[in-house]
Amino acid sequence: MKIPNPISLHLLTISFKIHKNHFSTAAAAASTNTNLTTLFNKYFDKTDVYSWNSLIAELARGGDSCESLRAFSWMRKLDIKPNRSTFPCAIKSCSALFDLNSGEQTHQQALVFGFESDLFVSSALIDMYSKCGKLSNARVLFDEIPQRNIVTWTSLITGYVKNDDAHEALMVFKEFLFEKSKGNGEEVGTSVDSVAMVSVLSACARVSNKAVSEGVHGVAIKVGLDKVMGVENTLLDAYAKCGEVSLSRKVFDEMAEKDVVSWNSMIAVYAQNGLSTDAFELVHMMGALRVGMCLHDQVLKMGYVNNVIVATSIIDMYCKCGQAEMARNAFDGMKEKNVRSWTAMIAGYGMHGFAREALDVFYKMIWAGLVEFTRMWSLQRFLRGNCLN
DNA sequence: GTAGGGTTAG
Repeated sequence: MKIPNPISLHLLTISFKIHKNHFSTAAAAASTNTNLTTLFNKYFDKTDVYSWNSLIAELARGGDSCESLRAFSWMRKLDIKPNRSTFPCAIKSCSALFDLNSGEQTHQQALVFGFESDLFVSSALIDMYSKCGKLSNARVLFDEIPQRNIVTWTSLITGYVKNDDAHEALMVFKEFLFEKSKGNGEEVGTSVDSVAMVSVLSACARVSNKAVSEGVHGVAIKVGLDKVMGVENTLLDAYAKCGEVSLSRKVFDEMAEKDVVSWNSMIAVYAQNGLSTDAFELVHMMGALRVGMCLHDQVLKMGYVNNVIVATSIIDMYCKCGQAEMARNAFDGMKEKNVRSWTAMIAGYGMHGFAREALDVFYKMIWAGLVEFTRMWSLQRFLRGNCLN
């Protein structure tokens, strides 16, 4: 029996992923993909291009680029005609392997089947050539595209950064902004997005010029991407590479959410600038957060989360560990709040420069009729002193 | 139906 596609293949891969979680060794992971291919053989219609696309894509996503390319050539041997969705994944596997030979061959095939002008295909090709060190080929392809989108621009910008020419990367971004300002109205797919922003900021980090970094930061604010975690992480690094450690810390403190990249970056900034005390302080805070999260977990399991005092302590803990977002989630989840809970949340926001959010909670607190006048005035003073200047 | 680009440290 052959399973219809592609939902079943997705179900199959999901079950593999669950299965895969039971193993931790590389060998087990490798055999999982081999099984994927084996089961594909057994259950899927090998005359159907969609089956092949799904297989090639799943293998590429799972990081098995070699298998993905083997699937592509196997498909070609069976004389299955590829479509526009076949190429991006196959090309992506070539760039992941830095395999210029296969990349050129796949490019050739894309030309034969007339998909070279497809934006998905050309983005993947630009990326492949620049990852294989053939930036001039990437540039030629880019210049030939009549209507570019943000992904093609980003592919080229990243290409220059990866080939140690951050200046040219910034020039391309400037060109992008210029092209964008020329066009009347919004073209589809040409707005700068967070991936583009990250790429450009990584170029800023390399040229290490404060004014340039601030300029790009300004663009991020203008388009409303400055509060995206990935953007903040890269911005933090860019300021650090300009020697602006305190600006890095400001970005770090004002992050509502921090991931392992944020923590590692900030600690590394301190370490590399000889500020070991600050570095240790952050390591300590990171450890405290870890313990705090474990305790939060226990509190949830034991059902103590509905206790106002416990829940308020959790909010306070998250705020002091720089996790405003987690604090807010805990705060919003509280069944009942007392003045102390509100105060903890407001103070937490105030501490990290979230003036707007702090005031918002403050007004809601007044609205809820929970405020005592003595606290109200002290809070106002607190807010003025901490974040309204 | 399936598809493309990104960040830290070592």
